[in-house]
Amino acid sequence: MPELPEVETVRRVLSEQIIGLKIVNIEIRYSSIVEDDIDYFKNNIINKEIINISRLGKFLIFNLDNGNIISHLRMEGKYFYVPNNTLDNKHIHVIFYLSNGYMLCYQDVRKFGRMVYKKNDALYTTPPLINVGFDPIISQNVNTDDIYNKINNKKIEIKTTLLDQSIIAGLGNIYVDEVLYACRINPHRASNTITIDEVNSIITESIRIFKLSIENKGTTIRSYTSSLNVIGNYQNFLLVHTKNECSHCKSVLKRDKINGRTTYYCNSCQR
DNA sequence: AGCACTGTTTACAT
DNA sequence: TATGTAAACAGTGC
Repeated sequence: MPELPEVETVRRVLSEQIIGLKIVNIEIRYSSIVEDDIDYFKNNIINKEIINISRLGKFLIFNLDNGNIISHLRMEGKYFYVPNNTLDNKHIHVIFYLSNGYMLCYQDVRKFGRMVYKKNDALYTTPPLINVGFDPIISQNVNTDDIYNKINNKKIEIKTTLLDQSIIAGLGNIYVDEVLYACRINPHRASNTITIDEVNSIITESIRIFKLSIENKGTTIRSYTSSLNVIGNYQNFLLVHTKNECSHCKSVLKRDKINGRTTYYCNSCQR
């Protein structure tokens, strides 16, 4: 489901709800969600306090008092914070019971989401986080040359390259379309034809669009409610994705498959 | 009924 | 190594 702004929205809402609480028990109903040995996962987490919730790219990170849970929601993962025994359905696969009588339920219709436990010293120095590239919201200084070199090294279409989380982190199918539209770059362009000025533009627009979307609590389309029942509002700001007409030149937008993903763009404005 | 589609990532084949 | 395809899974819509 979520891209960077949606994960950030989840992080912010959950931060208000569960920081300071202790995890007193864990129920794992579908073990493939957890990448660790189940006992290892449980033993390292039970009786630990949630001291902070952070994020890198599309990864949500629960910082415990002695380690971390890294959680990726993939397509449909959602968290619900509710009193014990007030919510249940067949798509809830992991339940964290908290010290105040509430539970944090992980619901995932398609079961694509994953969680893994990492000790502090391994958090950013091992997969998956070691492979996460520039986060447009978190990173303070941009190494534009590095990003340019990584993009310029590839011959595949620029949209596919921007979905590669090891270069710029957080872009998914919706926001890639929005960023490329804002930059007037055709998503079919070969990555090695993208200029340094265009890379600068991609970075600038990613930051601007992500910030604006986060202010609006992300995008809610198709998945009735977003995570946590928070309804995002950024779908009202989308300029190309799901649209029929170019807001700039009024021509009919193209809708192609790129890398298997539906891609919206304007063939006259985006070169 | 059957197929296409879905805000993601990765294992595998070439 | 780089790139393209299929698979992980379940639901919705035509």
